Amino acid sequence: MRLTAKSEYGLLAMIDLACREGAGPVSARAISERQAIPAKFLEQLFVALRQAGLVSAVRGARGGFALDRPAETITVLDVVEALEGPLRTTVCDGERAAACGKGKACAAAGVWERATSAVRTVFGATTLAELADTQQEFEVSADVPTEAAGGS
Amino acid sequence: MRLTAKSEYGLLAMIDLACREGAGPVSARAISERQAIPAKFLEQLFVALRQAGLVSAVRGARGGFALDRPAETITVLDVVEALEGPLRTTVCDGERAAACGKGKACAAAGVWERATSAVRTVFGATTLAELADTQQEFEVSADVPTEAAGGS
DNA sequence: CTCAATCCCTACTGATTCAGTATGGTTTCT
DNA sequence: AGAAACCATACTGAATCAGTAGGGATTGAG
Ligand code: FES
Ligand code: FES
Repeated sequence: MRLTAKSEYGLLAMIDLACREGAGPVSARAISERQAIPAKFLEQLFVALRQAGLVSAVRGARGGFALDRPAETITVLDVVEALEGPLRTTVCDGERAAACGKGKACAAAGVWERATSAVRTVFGATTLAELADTQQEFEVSADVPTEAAGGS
Repeated sequence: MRLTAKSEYGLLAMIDLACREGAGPVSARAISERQAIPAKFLEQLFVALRQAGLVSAVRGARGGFALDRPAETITVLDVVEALEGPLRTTVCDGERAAACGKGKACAAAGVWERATSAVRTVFGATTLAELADTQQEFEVSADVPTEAAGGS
């Protein structure tokens, strides 16, 4: 259960896409500039997101990415697991659990599992549609329409 | 919000102590052997646990550690934060949040905060007393009294 | 057709963190 | 005196992370 910059950048990119649902494909370069994400790093994230079936890509000039499903049906959990792999407990798990000799008889393991499960619930209950809404409200109330209106 | 071996080992050690509450001090060596934790690594953890006020130490021969408060009043959150530092969000936080230019107007940040908060709730609601209970039930039902009875 | 834009994919690297070890010191019981 | 135990810091090999590099494949525009 470890969150890295992949999740941060990846979720920002997906929110950006959700804010433009319906319009044509959005290029990685555009997102990279709006969200201040290193361009080549973002490209790698999109490879994973596409392989997970969350976005579809249009290649060639004027190409880009778009959500492959309605934003209401994509959760943060989908995005995070596409980028970081299955959300699993990092302690009392796997080989170490076999090595400690306790097997299933470990009170600590239950705590870690409940914590992971709680995170999974939060992530699974939050959709891109909600986040896009929240983000756009932020940008309307502020004077800095980074997301909705084209800057220069 | 990252959990490392410190938390795993530290919690195991604290559960071990909670199982022997009331008896005299327990040496780090004994815990290290029962829980299969590298001895010198465990010593470091106890330094942190003592500085956090969770355990008290008795120095010298026949010395050891004991819980400094009743097991009912020590939560997993106390243990984890003593060992890993404050449980904080690892994305959209600190310097990076300042650098991204969004400040408070970031929809993603809310998700990470809710996830961290959920973990904090789970950890804060679980006491060592409960875990010691659970662990001792495990050991009674199984034939392997690692925790309660002294092996040889 | 040619070319630029864009996606696609793998490999590499410097920095950081982790897990564990090493070393030596201090305190206290026997 | 000596052993047992806690105290504290420094060091190291391995793994992971964040980001870069380089090239290849596909497509629209002129
Ligand atoms: S599963 Fe091995 S110590 Fe918890
Ligand atoms: S706070 Fe900066 S991107 Fe979320």
